[in-house]
Amino acid sequence: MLLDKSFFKGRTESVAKRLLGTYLVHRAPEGRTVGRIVETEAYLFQGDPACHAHRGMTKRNRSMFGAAGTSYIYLIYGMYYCFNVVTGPEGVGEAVLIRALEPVEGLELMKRRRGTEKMKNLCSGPGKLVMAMGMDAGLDGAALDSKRLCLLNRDAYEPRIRSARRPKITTTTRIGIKKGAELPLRYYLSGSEFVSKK
DNA sequence: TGCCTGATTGCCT
DNA sequence: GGCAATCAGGCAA
Repeated sequence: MLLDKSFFKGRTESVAKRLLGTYLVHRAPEGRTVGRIVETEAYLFQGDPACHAHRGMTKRNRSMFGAAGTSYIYLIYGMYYCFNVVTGPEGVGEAVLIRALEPVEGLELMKRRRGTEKMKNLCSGPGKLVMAMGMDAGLDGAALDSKRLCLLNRDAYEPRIRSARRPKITTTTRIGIKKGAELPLRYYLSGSEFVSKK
């Protein structure tokens, strides 16, 4: 089942936790890849100096101010891309960074794109997962409910009985930032082998 | 205009 | 553990 627009409403911290266990699907000419989201970070408009929207809208972060449920993809360190799910009302720059996926479908394609055979090294980081999924800057601002790129709820791959259960979530501080580093806005599925860092 | 930094990764010692 | 790759944005001059 495609995630409903209402899924992305509410506090960004809540959406970040709610996204854990859902499935990201990307269809490229070479094939389809699917990953289960196991790690996220929230970036807030107010009181969060690490947030790209903190100093207002620029050409780069423009899509962060778009409608909830669209993508924000940007270039980091001149060579990697990070994928975010936009949250909050339109005009308010908040988003959830997707930091790690558990590979589910298209594993051979992911291995080829990443140049490794190691399952745990395919999507265990924000730059890695974008590479493994074959995503790029062309998807910046795209709605997350298209044939090309979408999010599915847990029923898509897990028995209803399992998905009814709330997953156990660990909360920590965010990774790789200096400003706002003390805020507890990183979330991951407790015990997952596929997170970027424990 | 020029310099510094960064929501990263992988290679090197 | 250190650090280079590589570029857009922020900020000082």
